[in-house]
Amino acid sequence: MPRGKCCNRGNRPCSCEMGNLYRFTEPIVLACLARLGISHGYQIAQAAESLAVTHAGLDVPAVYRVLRRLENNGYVQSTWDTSRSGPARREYVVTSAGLEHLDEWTVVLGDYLASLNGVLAECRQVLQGRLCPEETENR
Amino acid sequence: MPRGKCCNRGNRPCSCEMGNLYRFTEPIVLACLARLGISHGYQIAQAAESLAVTHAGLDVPAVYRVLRRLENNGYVQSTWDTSRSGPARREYVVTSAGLEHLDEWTVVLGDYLASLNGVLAECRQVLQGRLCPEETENR
DNA sequence: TTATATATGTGTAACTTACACATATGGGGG
DNA sequence: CCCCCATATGTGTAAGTTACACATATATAA
Repeated sequence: MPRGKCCNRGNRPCSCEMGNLYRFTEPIVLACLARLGISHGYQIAQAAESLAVTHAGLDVPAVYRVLRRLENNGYVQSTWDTSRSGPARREYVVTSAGLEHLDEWTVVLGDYLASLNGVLAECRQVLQGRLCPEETENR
Repeated sequence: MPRGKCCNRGNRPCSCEMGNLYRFTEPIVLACLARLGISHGYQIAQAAESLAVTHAGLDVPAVYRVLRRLENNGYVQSTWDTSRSGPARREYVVTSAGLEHLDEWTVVLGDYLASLNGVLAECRQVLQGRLCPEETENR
């Protein structure tokens, strides 16, 4: 997905136009933060566990890096919270630009899912014609 | 997804156990070849266009590399076809091990899709609660 | 004192991706 | 004969991603 125009979808958001995207960490973090309202990296990483893909948990360092990048792009804002006991927290909130960015992500994810769904359907269809007959023969 | 055990799903196939996978080129190529019966790289690349993900066509060089790797793993077999006019073709067929591999891929893809679907649903739900009220206000 | 949970990061080897480029066969047009 | 194009098979690689190792600091409990 990196580097450049792999396709031209006009002016609609596309997975190849979303810039440096650490795969799906970005939308997951954005969604979690939007859901939580105000939160910090450690808490987001924990909340995101349930949304992480491929059975692997979210990479915690990746969460911090994504938060930094989101802030550089104006999608979130942060302030230090030193009022509580324990180590200081960097608390984040989503900006309206961040919500728009998340909205673009839903388009990208929707298209991506539709394509992958097609691939999976084709794989299953092929297997049904080629694997099942032999299976029913041998068993 | 590379390098090692990011999770433990017991003995079920998992996206982090599928070895060096050039993302989804492998299942796409395998499925196309299984569908076509006997085919060569160039033809597979063309047939796979309709199944490729993220609106980008399949990378043709990647198809050849994947076919080589599939053959090294015993998932396909090849012979040269010099009988026709034009450049020689390397013709491939899927082995029974290849069909089993494709079957494992459907499990991986199914899980992957389910997880991503959850992410997308969460994104949409969050946006519905946070984006729509403002939108209906302003418009 | 040591261990653990919380909290925020840096560094990087291994791997993936998109694309540039190389090579060769044969057919058609000039 | 030469050039261009479609077919056909590859190699090389810069830029980007991923998983994990490691560093640091605060507070609480054993």
